[in-house]
Amino acid sequence: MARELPKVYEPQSVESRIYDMWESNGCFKGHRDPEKKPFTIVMPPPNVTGQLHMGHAMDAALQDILIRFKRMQGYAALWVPGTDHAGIATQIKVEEELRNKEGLTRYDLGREKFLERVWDWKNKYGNRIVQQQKKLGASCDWERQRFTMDEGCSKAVREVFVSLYEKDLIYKGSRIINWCPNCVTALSDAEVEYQDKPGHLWHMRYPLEDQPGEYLVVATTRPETMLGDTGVAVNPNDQRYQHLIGKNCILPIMNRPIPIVADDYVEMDFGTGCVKMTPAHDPNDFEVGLRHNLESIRVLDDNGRVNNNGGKYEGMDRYEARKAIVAELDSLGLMEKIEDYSHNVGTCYRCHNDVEPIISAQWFVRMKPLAEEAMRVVAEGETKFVPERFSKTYMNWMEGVHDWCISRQLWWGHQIPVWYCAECGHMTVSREDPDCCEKCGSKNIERDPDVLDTWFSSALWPFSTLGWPEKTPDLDYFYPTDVLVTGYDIIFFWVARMIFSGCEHTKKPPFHTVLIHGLVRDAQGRKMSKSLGNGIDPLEIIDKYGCDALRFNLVTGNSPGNDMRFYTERCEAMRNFANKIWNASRFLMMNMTIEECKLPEMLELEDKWILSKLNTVIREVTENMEKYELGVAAQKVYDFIWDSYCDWYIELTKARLNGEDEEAKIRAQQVLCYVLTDILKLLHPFMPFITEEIWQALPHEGDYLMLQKWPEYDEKFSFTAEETAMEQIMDVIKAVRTRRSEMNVAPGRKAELTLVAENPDDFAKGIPFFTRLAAASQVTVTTQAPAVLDGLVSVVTPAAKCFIPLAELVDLDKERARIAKELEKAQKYLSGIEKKLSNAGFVAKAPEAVVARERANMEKTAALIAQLTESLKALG
RNA sequence: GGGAGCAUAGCUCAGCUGGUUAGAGCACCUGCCUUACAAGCAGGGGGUCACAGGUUCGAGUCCUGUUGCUCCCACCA
Repeated sequence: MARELPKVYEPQSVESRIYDMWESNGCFKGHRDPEKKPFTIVMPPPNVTGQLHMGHAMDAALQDILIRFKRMQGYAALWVPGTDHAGIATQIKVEEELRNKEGLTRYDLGREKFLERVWDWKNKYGNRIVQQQKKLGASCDWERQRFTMDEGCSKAVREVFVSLYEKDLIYKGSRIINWCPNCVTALSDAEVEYQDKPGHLWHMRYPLEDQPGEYLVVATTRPETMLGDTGVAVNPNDQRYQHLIGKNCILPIMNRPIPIVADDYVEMDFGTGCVKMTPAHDPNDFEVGLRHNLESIRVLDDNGRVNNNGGKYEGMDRYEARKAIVAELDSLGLMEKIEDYSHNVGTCYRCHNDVEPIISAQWFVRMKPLAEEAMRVVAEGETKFVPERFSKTYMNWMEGVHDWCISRQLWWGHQIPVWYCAECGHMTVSREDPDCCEKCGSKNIERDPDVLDTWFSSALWPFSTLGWPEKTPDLDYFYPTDVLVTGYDIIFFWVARMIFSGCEHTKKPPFHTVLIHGLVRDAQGRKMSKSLGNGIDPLEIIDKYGCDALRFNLVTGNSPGNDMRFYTERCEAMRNFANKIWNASRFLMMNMTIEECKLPEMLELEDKWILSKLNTVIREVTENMEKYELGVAAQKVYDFIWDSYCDWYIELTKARLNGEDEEAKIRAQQVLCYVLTDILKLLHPFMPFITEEIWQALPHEGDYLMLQKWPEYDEKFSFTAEETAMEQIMDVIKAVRTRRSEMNVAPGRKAELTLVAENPDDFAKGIPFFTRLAAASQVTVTTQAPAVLDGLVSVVTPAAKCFIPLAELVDLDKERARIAKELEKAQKYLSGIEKKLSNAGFVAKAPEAVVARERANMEKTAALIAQLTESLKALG
């Protein structure tokens, strides 16, 4: 006997209880099972700084849907959760707190003490995000929770660094890198965000050395870097400057001679055709400088201030220096003109300050050799992107990728495992902390103070979390993982790096599928952000509408890879859907006298109809899920539940449930219960909580819905003929309802229904339904139209014509117009079909089924037209 | 400069490999508290699927071009 559900659906009271039940009974655990195939997902680790946002919610929802689906399909499902130390982001937060609360900087505390603070922070907030993930219903194996700086991950990082170094795929070098003067660290190319900003193009005069009074004019967007100029470049083919090539000009303010060189890099028709060269502060100038042996003079320090190479400007901030230098040049009569000019400025992706290209000694990963294999696995389909178009994004990036700058001048992160010898200068690169220089044996060694880019450890996540570099049974069984789910915004940061890292270190791509989703935007289509204050907190939505509604909202109504707008109203709609299922279940439970949900031997027409529809939905939904079309799958489940099951099937069973026949009553319950059980299974990945709660209240075998077997298509439930027959009956019900509604018949006013059809047997089974759903007081099914039509209103469907004695409610003119309109529509449709069928090409080339369907439609429509014509005639 | 995406009902969006008279949610109109559900039921209005060509028996769906928006990548000072 079923337990009763509370009258009102309260997601809050259901959700935490259900989650605890699952967790305390080990439902989330990923076991190695030799009988099963593994299915593994590794979660994109959220930052420990983090507060859960909508993006996480979507990510988690998609992953959880997949993992629950696969678990039910009988895979050994494992979802490994964890958090990322998020180097810069976390360090900034902790420094901020330190400054605000204690007025201290990290230097005041010192490295060791500061790191203790960061660990405190991590312990405090790392757990918060886990709790929030749980509120989303994430069925991760929490016992396997990992952190990118835990022992295992650290070991993996060491191993990777050292082995790459040994293979000459990691090197240290002085290069132009992106430097954030605010975060005081180097950044990788991927960490620079370019923004179009309004600026100026300053045209500055550089006097020629040998020709007093003569000068050339250079155009620049960054006048302050002129302090470090070591040359001026012109295009070798530029006739205007031929005579100057090889000569010198005098750098104003600094008053030093700098050479005029010819280089193809310079475009003749931009600016003046003369470009000042600052090799230490511009990547292009750096390249030109290499070609022409120009000196590199760094004029900005790590904080973005002019250094001691900047003469009297030493100590001045870069933007103040800009103003001052422009003013000085102007006063010297050397500022030719200033134009407005909008250009792309690189900014730090964390703090959004302008990035400064500077020459600096940093560690790099040599990308070309690694990129090759990473491109091959995608090109050959060993790793697929869904949607497919993102593989192009990935390939384009990989093709043009530069070496990856991995060292960061931070304290929070994996410290680089390199020790410098003070005696001989040798670098000891080691898996274990050495106590002396491996070359000269000196104890006077000092470790590289820098740490690695956060993404260096994130890149190893799929295998470091499974035990690599050890050869663990887990690694053996669960690796390579299956699907990676993430937003398109971190394809370069993370996905690309995981792929080449997996290929290089495990010789296998880390997953076969990358499921890419878009961003969750606000209702106006803007990115949700803290600074705009337009973020919507998923936890608030959960509080109000429930996690099930939130999840359903996030996966329906958009297609993979596309951004979606978040509408609270849609959550409400989804909550209403949950409520609908709740009440449908409650209805069944109120009527339930049976102990188990087994199908009866004898099935009524409507039973076969719903079972056949269910069967189709099972097939389609499974197919959609397997193709990662989760939104489409969810929509189909939604439609089936609301339309087929609730609006039709439940209403159809009421005739039996309220009738006298006890056995019929039981059979109705059985089918209701059977179908509901399958519905709950189909819906479970999307709405895990409410489905589990209802399932627990129904008669069931096994302990948890989440561990039940996913329904499968079964040919024996394909009742095509019954589906058609039932739908003919439903057509009559709909037609009568529409007619009555149009005539404003009071709902309480029942009326006799005479139904005329060629095959009355087809409709005999519909009699109880006409009574109940089409407001018929009495039903006659016959082959003969009534002899006297006076006082009768006709209602027409392709298979039947009905008469209702409500003529006094009819406005004859309106009635004629209505029928005429309907007739016109039908005739238009019919002529369309006729045209198709008279087309020899169509009949010859279209699939048989399509032609057959058109033929059937033609007959149906012709019948309808006959009926309508007759009705029109009867009206005179 | 290169690459990608989007344009379908008043709004936000589905529509998978081309095949019923193009759908959903919200909004709107009408009538209903019908003992599962007013967080609901029944009925209804509303779209020449951006534009122009093409392929095809057949195009919202494929191809080409045009227009208008997005986004990503890229070293033009």
